[in-house]
Amino acid sequence: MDAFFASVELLRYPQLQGLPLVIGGGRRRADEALRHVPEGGTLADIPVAAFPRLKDYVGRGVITTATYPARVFGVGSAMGLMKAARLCPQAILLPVDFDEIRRCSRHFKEVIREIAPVLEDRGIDEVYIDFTEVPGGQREGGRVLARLIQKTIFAATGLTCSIGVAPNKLIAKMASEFNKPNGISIVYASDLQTRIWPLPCRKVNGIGPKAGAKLQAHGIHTLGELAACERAWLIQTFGASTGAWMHEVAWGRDERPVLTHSEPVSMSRETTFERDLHAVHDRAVLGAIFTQLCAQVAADLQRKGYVGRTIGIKLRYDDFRIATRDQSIAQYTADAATIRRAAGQCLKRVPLAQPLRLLGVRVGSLVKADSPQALEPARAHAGSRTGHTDVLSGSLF
DNA sequence: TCTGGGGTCCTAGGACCC
DNA sequence: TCTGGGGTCCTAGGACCC
Repeated sequence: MDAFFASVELLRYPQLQGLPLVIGGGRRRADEALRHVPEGGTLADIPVAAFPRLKDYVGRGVITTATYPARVFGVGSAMGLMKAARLCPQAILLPVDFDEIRRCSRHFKEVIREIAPVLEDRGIDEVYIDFTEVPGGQREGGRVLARLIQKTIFAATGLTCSIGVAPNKLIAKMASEFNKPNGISIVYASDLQTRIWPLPCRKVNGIGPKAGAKLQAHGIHTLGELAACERAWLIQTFGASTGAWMHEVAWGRDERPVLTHSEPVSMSRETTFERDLHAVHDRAVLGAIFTQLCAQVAADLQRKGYVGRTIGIKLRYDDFRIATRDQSIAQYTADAATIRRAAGQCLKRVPLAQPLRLLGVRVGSLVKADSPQALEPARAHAGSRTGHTDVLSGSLF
């Protein structure tokens, strides 16, 4: 989906079309002005001047989506809002409306499934579709079906998307970015050398900042240069698994099927505090947040019908270092108090002398709540705990 | 006054079991 | 006066993605 979060807001506020618009932010949402709907009017009648501006934002949020008129100023996804405010203070800032986003996400996926049922969910705004068995799916290399999907989604939701059609998921993902927004791109296996090899290695889904930098350091910038590397050298340099995989993707090879179903592995809740908190000085407020996170995860599990038995915590310190601890318990659970107790044990095993920026709670090893395993006691690991125990932590939580 | 939240997968060492 | 080998589970950290 094209600039999904921003596009969803533009449906409600068409008066913002063409203006720099940024979606993002944390708890402190400067959206009070949006109550200024004129007498007898709608959301579309709110004057542009009433909308909150980036320069008025106070907090630690990041940008989720920026529209093109905002990107011109150099602001983009994942940028801190404070930095973005210096680049484009007059940009309009709207918070993420998760309920509305989820509704639109379900809607566009349903529209696609009615046309092409073999669909893999890749998050809120992205899917893989297998055209192979869809009637007409091969016409013009898939362009006819892609156009039909685009038009049907737009008619149903008013939203645009970009589609890449290719022999496999690896190439299709790259192709989908060739012609944004509202574009279609068809890439054949025979186009590998002309259309894929000139691309930077970072365009591959799975080659991130670290692998990209390491490739660069070896003078490998494009996929063509990667394809020219000896498989044995790649394995020697990046390890057996990653090295072999890099060789495959550089040659455009990918056999992964489109998966229509998957089970969740873990569920978590985490929060970044408005200011850094200290385990001793801010003990009460930290404890309340901790309890609330456990309650939220428990509610998520119960709502979705899952139980888990690996309970974990995550801390982010003021210097951005991350620490995690987890513990597997004997009984599967979705109970807030049980989660809280196990997570509290985890907290006693992690250093707490340094100010904290973030706290998270996670439940893993999930099974369906109504499955036979959910009732059976599993083996809880009772091995020796040689981990670090901070002198401060014992009585805190 | 930089840097969210919710995920998946991989690696690697140690415990433990047969 | 020597100490195997294979398999699974548990835990911590890290890379990466949307």
